Amino acid sequence: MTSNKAKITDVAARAGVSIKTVSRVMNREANVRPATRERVRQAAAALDYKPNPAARGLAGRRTFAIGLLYENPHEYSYTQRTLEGVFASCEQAGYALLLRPCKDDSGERSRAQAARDFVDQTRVDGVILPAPLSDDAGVLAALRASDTPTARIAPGAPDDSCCSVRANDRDGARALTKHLLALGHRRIAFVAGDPRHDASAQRLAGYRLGLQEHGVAPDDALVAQGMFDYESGQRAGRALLTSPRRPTAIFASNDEMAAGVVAAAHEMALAVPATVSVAGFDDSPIASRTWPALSTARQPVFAMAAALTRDLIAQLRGEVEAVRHRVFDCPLVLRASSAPPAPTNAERE
Amino acid sequence: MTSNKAKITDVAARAGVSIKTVSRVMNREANVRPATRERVRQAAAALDYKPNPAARGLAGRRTFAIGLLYENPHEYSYTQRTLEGVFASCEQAGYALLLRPCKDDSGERSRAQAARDFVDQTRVDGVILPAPLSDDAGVLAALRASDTPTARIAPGAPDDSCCSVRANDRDGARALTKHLLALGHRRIAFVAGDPRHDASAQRLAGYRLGLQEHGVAPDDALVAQGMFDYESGQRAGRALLTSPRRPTAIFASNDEMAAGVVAAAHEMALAVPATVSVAGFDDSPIASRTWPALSTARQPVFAMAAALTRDLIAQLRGEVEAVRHRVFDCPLVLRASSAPPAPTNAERE
DNA sequence: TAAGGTCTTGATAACGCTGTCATTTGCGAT
DNA sequence: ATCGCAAATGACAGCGTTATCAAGACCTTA
Repeated sequence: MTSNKAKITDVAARAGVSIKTVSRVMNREANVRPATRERVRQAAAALDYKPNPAARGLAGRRTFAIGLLYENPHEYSYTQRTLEGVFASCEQAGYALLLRPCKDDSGERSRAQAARDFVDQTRVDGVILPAPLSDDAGVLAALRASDTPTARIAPGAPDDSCCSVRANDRDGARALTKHLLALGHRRIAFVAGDPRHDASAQRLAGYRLGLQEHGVAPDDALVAQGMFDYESGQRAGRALLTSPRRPTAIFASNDEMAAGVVAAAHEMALAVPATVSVAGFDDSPIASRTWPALSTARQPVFAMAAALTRDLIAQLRGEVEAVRHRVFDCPLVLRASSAPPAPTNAERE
Repeated sequence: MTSNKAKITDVAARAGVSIKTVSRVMNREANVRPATRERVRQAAAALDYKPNPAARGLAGRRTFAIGLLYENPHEYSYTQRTLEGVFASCEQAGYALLLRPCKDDSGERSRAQAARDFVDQTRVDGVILPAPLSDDAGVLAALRASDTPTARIAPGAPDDSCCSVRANDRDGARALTKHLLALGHRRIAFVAGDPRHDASAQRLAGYRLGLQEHGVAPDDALVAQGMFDYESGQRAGRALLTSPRRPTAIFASNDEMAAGVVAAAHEMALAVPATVSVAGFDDSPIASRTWPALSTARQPVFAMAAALTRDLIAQLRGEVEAVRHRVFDCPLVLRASSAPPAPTNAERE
């Protein structure tokens, strides 16, 4: 096993060129004769040369690292899948991935401080901001102040300072609502999510739009407020299911809350979907682990994160003209938790 | 907002000392007069000075970063909680956290290559290896070859080359088994986990020990093989629940599989816990999201990861005499999925 | 008071790479 | 052949720290 300590001078010597030429080859710069390039490549391979990132960073004033700053999520898989998407693009581009979890119980001031500390200490070349950090004014200001290119996941108000990506939450929610309507449901309740997430508003809008397009009058008594977590879903489920005019279907705006609704139904011995249909959103792992499994809309988290990271890196490399804002569709995934409503007494007679 | 570009020379000038003294203060070295130290501190604070990690790394031959190399897990929350524990200790010690997910479908050869690439490219000062990577011979060899201090989570055979941490899986499983025995169960099935994880063997051993200490004869027909994931748990559950002499309790060796067992019971319209009790292990989020919620043993993942990382950093700093091997207990968390068995026909008569 | 430490401090050379800019080379046109 | 221009290459100065080692400050002790 060769002691992997080869440095650029070794490669240069072996290839019979200057270190600058080796640098050019390693950085894929233009204006190197193909024959030279190949010779350098082989020398580097033979010596198992890997550029020292600290030296590169110091000389080139960048780190080839991008940072992911995130808040404690209500659902672990979301962060994890985001992280995998980000990593996939980082790996492909030769960037390292630095992590910075950030307590959600801290105030906006402290989140901004965390962002500032993170970029100051690590000097990452760019930062990825999942929701709800992607709409955190303090964090955005801190990153702008430190001149760190930023990319936002699911921001409420995309602007041309950062590229962004988001799911088409509104259309996904509309489609899911229409699915329930098509099954015959009319009293469809909705559990809204954490208002700090723009997706919450979008999904609610989609639900309302779906009802409206089907000519069903909205009923505010059927809209409960949740926080995207299981417990809030369970509470909302209990409330909705004990209300005088019980809904025949409950659309919770993410799967965690939908799982809570399912639990609430179980508590009250109401059969899902026979007595009440339930739907979620995201297609996170829990959607296929509840009993019955949840009908939901799939949010392509990995693909979104990977695309956004590609865009950010392209921007870092100066390969882009303008920032991109991508939107991803959320296809329905229909499982066992939704079915036609039970016939009403009137219908049975 | 000061342009945060202060460098060590600026601080030195402001404090009226040499850059070397500033360096000493920033690195908490000894032999600096308190008054000088304080003067430097204030100058640094006034200028909002943050050392450039690239320069530190280049000059000092270390990165102040530790890496977390992990395989795609069967359960997202485990990785996430590990990561939070690792980060907590990193933050406290001023280390950065670098991530490297590693496809589990790749062979051992490619995992070793991934480990090698990771340390070569990032030059992290140390690496944390969760199971099952902590027992991957190729990965361990690659890290040893590159002379990177390593810390292992739940290794099968801890040795004195790496510090390690693990849960007391055997005792946790034994306690859970005894809980089921105490409820009156005698036909208790077990769903084993991924054999690549040492924890699988430990938990199985704990189950057997619990039975033995209670004078219950082991029955291999009651032990099913799973892989720690939901689907394998569901399959094992179906098999066990359709067997001629159905168990009255099923102890799945992690919560994911236990959730699968619960789903299998639901499929077959067997009530949990009335007809069959179910228990899991880990106390991961899914344990409180199944219906009914799972009795389980809590694995203190965050604390384990945080402690291990502290140990690793202490080792990097040369503050330790010998590597530490910590063991954490797994206290029982009893929920609704376990209850006394239904009286048998014989008993009823 | 001087000798002999020990504790503090600083001057300067790395660390391994990239940026700048000058120089050399290659090659088609004359 | 020669010129001219673009492409290819190299020399060298940093980048902002830490390490080394020497020098200065200060304190004990005889």
